Amino acid sequence: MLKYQQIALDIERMIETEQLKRGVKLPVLEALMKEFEVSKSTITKALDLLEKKGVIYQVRGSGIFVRGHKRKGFLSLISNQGFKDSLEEFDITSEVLELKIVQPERYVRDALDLPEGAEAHYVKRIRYINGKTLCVENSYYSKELIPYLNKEIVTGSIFHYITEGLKLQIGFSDMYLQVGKLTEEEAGYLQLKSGDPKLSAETIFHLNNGKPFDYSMITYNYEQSQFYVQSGSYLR
Amino acid sequence: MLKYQQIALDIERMIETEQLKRGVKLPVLEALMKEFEVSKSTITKALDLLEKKGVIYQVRGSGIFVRGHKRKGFLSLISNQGFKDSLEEFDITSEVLELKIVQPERYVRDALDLPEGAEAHYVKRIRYINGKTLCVENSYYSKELIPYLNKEIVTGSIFHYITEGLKLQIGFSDMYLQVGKLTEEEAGYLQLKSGDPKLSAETIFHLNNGKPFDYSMITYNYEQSQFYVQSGSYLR
DNA sequence: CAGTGGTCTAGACCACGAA
DNA sequence: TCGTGGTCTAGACCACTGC
Repeated sequence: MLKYQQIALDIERMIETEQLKRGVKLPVLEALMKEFEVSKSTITKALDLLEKKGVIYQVRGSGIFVRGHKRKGFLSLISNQGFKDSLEEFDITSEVLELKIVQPERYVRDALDLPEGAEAHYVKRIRYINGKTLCVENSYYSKELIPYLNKEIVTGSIFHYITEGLKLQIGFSDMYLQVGKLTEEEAGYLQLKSGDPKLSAETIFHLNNGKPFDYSMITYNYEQSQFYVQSGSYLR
Repeated sequence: MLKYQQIALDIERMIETEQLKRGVKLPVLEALMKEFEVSKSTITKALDLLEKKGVIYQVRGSGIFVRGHKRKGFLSLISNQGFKDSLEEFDITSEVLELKIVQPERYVRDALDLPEGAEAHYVKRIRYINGKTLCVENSYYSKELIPYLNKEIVTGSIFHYITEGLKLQIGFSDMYLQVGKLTEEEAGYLQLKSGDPKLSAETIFHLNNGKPFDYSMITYNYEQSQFYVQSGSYLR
């Protein structure tokens, strides 16, 4: 693990274990440099990482402060593939409805950069949060990048398998959100009524090297859909 | 303007004017260093900024590539207070329903870090996108940080006034999303039916120095609610 | 004006990808 | 193996905050 990542982790853990509240000032750069025995830029890089993650904010001429402050019961919309997942706060399980290899249609191939006739794993799952239906998920995984999937893997966390089992690193994602009314079929899966509100999320996940490996369409149960999104300035 | 910001801008403009598509490789670091006559870290910083913004992605040992690729017609959920606003793609106008100074309730004071009895501007607006109702917005602006607002300012872009008029810099925001059913009142404003789907967003905006200045509750018209969210890995 | 964070540099060395 | 991006350092200097 790189120095700046380790330092970021250490500082984050410190904030957590010491229960530091929003607005609490952290030690000054000089002190952190000495404590971790690294140069200024390394500390800065660690702090930038934490700022990007929404853990702290830095104010020039003043100090480094804890941002913290996520409301309980809200899921991070941006799957926090960071250090410890905030999903640990919840009990999430999956029921696999379908798992097969298909030759996906045009719009899926476009998303995954696949040629005509290429194969992909198709996965249909219902996901539960604390025992309640959270969403129905239709996913396609590029067979070229993810050669093998079975029911066991798919029942658990597919992303965990990809990062830990296959040692692939997830890079970035594009997500498209829409609100609408549930169809008869969706309502059935989610134990709601046809015409009830829904949140639809279409997401394309890419590996570290920019290759798209997963195209997912998720329909969320509106009763369980509470999300938060933290964002920072794009000026720095 | 700082060197790395200027370079980031230049590169972004280059990608745009040359219509570079997703996956196109940019010149290597060495070349960029020479072109802009700066050190490696400055180029790196500029590229990190663009990566964070979702414009490019970098692959170690391979190169720097254009990410681009936002679907048309989708609004950025994360108000892109970056360079040119993607809202320019749309025609957004506002109708002010109410503008007054109030002593906000507990939950608003908590969000804005205000003591009991402190004052805030209360603004209620309907916002239109390309002539259609986009959302109803209920906002509170801390009077301490934003001393003055009038109908003209509020009819236009309040954030533009804050950054350009008051020369304040916006730092970060926390947003909480929920899907639900429209109340009678909301449906009236949005020209929809009571019970129709809605997306509710509660957002707290902070200045550069960490002080919260705006608490907004927005109810979106589900027919116009198409959003995208780009995200990157929190590992670096 | 002292304290604190931010920018920028030059250069050494490391890690990953593709051929 | 070589090209390419990433990390890390030491240090000079800059810019903002708050007393």
